[in-house]
Amino acid sequence: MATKKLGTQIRQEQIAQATLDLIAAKGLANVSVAAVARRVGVVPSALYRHFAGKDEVLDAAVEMILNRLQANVDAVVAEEAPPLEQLRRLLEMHADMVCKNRGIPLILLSQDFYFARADRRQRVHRGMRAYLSRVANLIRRAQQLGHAAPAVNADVASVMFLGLIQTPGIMQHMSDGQFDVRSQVAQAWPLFEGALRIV
Amino acid sequence: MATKKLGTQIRQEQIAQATLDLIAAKGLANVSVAAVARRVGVVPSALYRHFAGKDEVLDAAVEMILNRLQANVDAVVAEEAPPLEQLRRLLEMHADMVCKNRGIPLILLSQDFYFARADRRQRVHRGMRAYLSRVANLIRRAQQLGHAAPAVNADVASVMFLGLIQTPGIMQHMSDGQFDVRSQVAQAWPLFEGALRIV
DNA sequence: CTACTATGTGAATGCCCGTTCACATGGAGG
DNA sequence: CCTCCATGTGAACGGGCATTCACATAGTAG
Repeated sequence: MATKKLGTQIRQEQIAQATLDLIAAKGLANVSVAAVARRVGVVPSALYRHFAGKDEVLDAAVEMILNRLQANVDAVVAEEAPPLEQLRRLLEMHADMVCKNRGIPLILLSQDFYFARADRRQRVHRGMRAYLSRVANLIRRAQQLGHAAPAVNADVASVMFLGLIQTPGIMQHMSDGQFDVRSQVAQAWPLFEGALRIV
Repeated sequence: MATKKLGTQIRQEQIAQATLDLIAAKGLANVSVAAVARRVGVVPSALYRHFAGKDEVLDAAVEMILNRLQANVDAVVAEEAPPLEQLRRLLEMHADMVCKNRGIPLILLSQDFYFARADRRQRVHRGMRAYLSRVANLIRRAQQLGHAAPAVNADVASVMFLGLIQTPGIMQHMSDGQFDVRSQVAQAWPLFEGALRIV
């Protein structure tokens, strides 16, 4: 009725953000086109002026998350610090992200999301592999500097590193916010650092 | 038509297992009552002879998983071995479970599953906490025997331990089975053991 | 053999959802 | 002020889903 008319680009961003918010609040499976439209302040059919369908809306939301993750990793790597310190910062930043926007682990781990279309899974998989690869490189640099044992397999350690934040993120959701992600991560880091020093 | 009649208890087990299989194959959101019934070899409405509704079917599938996890811990604890060796065995068994039935991480991590009903989330949360608690106890015993550093927080380490298997499970699914869970876990264990020895 | 109960069947129901379409309207450019 | 196109609207459709129900049948106890 009294709805303002806005350009497609603005609407697309609004819709993607509304989708993210709804996923965080209700879970991916409980997000309907109607709910997204309502949150944007528009009628359901209006969404189809800006997206071909629901799939494209979800893709846009995922892309938004991946971009933010990428930006965060870039920021950490740009800092001037020893590699292990950069890793610690990375862990810290991810813990903050998980605490602030719970929708992020929700959609990235929501496996149902990937069954519908394989290319979507591959897209996220490539994103994770890129992330793991950069972590592994940081570990290798630490090894070159003598901060980590050469015997450690950097790729294996990088997956382990990811587990440092992923599992607490899951615990947080399961406990309905009771689990203290930041505390867990802060205490787990020295253990991980110790693991890298084994001979 | 030519369907044999079986007792409710047998059917309930069949239905729960079929649900697990389907979740592994198609994802939780894509599992319908009709699909479960078809896999059991029965007509959809027949399910309602043995379960009140779809929710109860899903609950039964989750219960089956939680029971298996507990059984794993029971089996490992029953063995005569040092606590750290028991932990290693537990990790190995868990990895086997994840490899054999990919539906396990899928349903446990499928967050949408929990949004519908809070009691369901609490049930799984209690199950995970029980699991983590027993892991932490094994770590404490290792500390008493001098196999692990007393400074290590056993609860923090137990979450870390869970991450050793959880993240590889996710990677396995994302990579469509490419990721080698057993290899990752086998190589990550010595690192984790090293982490427990830090001072 | 009979009768009863638990189990299985197929059709029907109602709901929610994604999507489409004919129509309305706002707002920018002439 | 007028025109036109992008954007917004409301109603409708079609499909899939969980669930129900009247009826059929297998196994079993007496």
